[in-house]
Amino acid sequence: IVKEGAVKCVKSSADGKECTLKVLLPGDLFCCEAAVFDGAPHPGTARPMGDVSILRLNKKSYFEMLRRNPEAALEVIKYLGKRLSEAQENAKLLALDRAEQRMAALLANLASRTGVREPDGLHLKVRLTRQDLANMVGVTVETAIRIMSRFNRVKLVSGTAKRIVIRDLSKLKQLASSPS
Amino acid sequence: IVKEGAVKCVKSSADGKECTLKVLLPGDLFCCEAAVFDGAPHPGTARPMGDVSILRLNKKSYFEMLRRNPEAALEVIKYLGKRLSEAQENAKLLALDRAEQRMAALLANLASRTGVREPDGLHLKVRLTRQDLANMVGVTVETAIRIMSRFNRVKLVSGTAKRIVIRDLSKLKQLASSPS
DNA sequence: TACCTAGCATGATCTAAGTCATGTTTTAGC
DNA sequence: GCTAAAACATGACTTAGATCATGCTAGGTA
Repeated sequence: IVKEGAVKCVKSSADGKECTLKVLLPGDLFCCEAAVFDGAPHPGTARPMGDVSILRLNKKSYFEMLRRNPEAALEVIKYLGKRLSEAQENAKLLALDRAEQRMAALLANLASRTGVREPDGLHLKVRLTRQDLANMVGVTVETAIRIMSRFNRVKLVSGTAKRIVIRDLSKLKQLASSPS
Repeated sequence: IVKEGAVKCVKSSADGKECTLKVLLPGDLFCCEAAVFDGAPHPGTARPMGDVSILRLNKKSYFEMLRRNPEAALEVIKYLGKRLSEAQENAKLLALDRAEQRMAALLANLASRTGVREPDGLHLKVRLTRQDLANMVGVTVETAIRIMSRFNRVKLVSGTAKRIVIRDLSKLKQLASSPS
């Protein structure tokens, strides 16, 4: 379980490229699915983003706890269900939408999860380089940069890495779901 | 729960295009995640492929059963974990691999799940048109057709829709994971 | 302060896959 | 067996995004 900070779940392909599946924030269950792989290596990597503190629980006591505590098990089931449907939504975006829409959707999502309201817009409380964004929407750095430049030009978003500011969330959401 | 036949989970975007997230086979839990959405409409559609029979369980008794039966809850957790990691693998493929590799991976996967050994190769026991394949790998029908034509030419796969035959599974798997 | 590296930016090609168009082959219903 | 509709096939052209190349800018540190 993530306690403080943020962790990203990363997968990489044979030729070195990698993609980020999800950014886990405080409260998120960490690879709860890992427990499934009996001994087998986990098919992905978790990478801390800055300083992080986590709560650990070994597999045995995790299962033990779930067995003993049906309510907790139910919570985990609900959580996993939500995660699954997020993952599927993500796959749908990758399959059907174009880069710009995916980026808009990502930013909107991040804004709602980690955004802090400030005079000039929602500030994302995670450090995200263009490379990170690129990995999350499945494009190259260059395209991520280009898209962000466009968004910046039309005053949707501003700032880089450490200080990304969402300036027009509603327009961003609209862009994300427009047939274009 | 799917009892007989096959069901596909489909999502569609604003502009009418759709993608197939997963084909559920006998034994698969049907939208177990649906239960999470308290009243909200399920964000996808399940479409039967041919004749299907399913076992139903309403939400209340489903939860009741899980509460009463921690072992079952654990099984569901494991199942969901597996589904989640499949979905993530799928997203990775969409983000990083090209159409041909994704198609190879899909065919290999289908072969291992529904393939029946016969003299000329593994026969898929599901009817899958090129359009269906296209929806699963996130490409247009035309590209799916072109890829399948190539695969057919090099004797990896043959047949259409009703009778798709995997003729060289190992080469297919290799193709799926080659940096190319 | 000056340097140095990581991150950002932008232009010029190139290419995988999409789009459009048209024709052939299967499949299913009568 | 005949016909209509669905599925398959293939070519010509377009395009989103990748790739390559080069330069700028900001933040850390010596």
